[in-house]
Amino acid sequence: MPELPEVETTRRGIAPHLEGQTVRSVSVRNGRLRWPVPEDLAVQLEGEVIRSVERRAKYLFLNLDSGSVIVHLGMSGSLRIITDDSAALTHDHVELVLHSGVRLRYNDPRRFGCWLWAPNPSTHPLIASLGPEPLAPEFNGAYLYRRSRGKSTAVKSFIMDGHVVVGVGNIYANEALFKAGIHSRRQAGRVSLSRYRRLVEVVQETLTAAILMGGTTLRDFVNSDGQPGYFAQSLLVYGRGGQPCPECQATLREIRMNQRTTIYCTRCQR
DNA sequence: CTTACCGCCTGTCGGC
DNA sequence: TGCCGACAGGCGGTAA
Repeated sequence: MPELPEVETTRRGIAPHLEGQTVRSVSVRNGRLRWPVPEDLAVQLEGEVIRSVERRAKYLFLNLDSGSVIVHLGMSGSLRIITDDSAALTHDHVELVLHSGVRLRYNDPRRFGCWLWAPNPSTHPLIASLGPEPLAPEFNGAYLYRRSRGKSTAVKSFIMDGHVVVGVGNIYANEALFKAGIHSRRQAGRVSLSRYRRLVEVVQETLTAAILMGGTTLRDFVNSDGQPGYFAQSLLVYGRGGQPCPECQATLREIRMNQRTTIYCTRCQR
């Protein structure tokens, strides 16, 4: 389940192999992703130079002169750099071949991801209305406080809403709310400014630490036959329902909220 | 407008 | 051992 740190680590891993390179060919082995891969993707890309690889939220942009490829890894997607003649694996759905001989392979068993083409990605409907980046200065306590006034939805759903802030998936939402001592079911509009300040702090700490950890596994992006970008992370509460709280030893509760597994400590989180 | 739920997918796991 | 249903989840789409 690539969260934002995994996507950023992927970007850092693949960018040096792609930037400045000309696309020789594109092959789509299975175009039935979340949305169909555009029929003319190969036509758009062939002969063009990849100028840069950017990330916005959990989307990656391969920027060319005439537009950008928008890639999302969905639930189970991964990108890897191929420098030898190794054969494609099951679920290797899309492949870019560069003039340098290097290949970029996209593998996605569940096909929740996407490969789209946009002349200008920042105005694409998927991108245009996204909230701020979680590590950007405009994501701060005052911002969350202002955006949440009058909201009756649970604070956990609120911070997982990509129109509020991007990159906070289910795992990090659980972890951050635990660290901030905020009950996941509390109404977003009933969280104080100071507690939102604390929440932003722990979200940023957690994401930054995860990105730093990812940096040590960049070599895995070349000729890896495993799943690159998935890091052992020390999770305090996620996946630990029924176990003792790491802070107070009370039993961690596990519930479903908006179809998502939610874990919290009834004593530490209010 | 806001909020909650659906469904796209396949690999994994528990129960029988 | 093998089958089968439940579950996992990002996130756009849609219903209420």
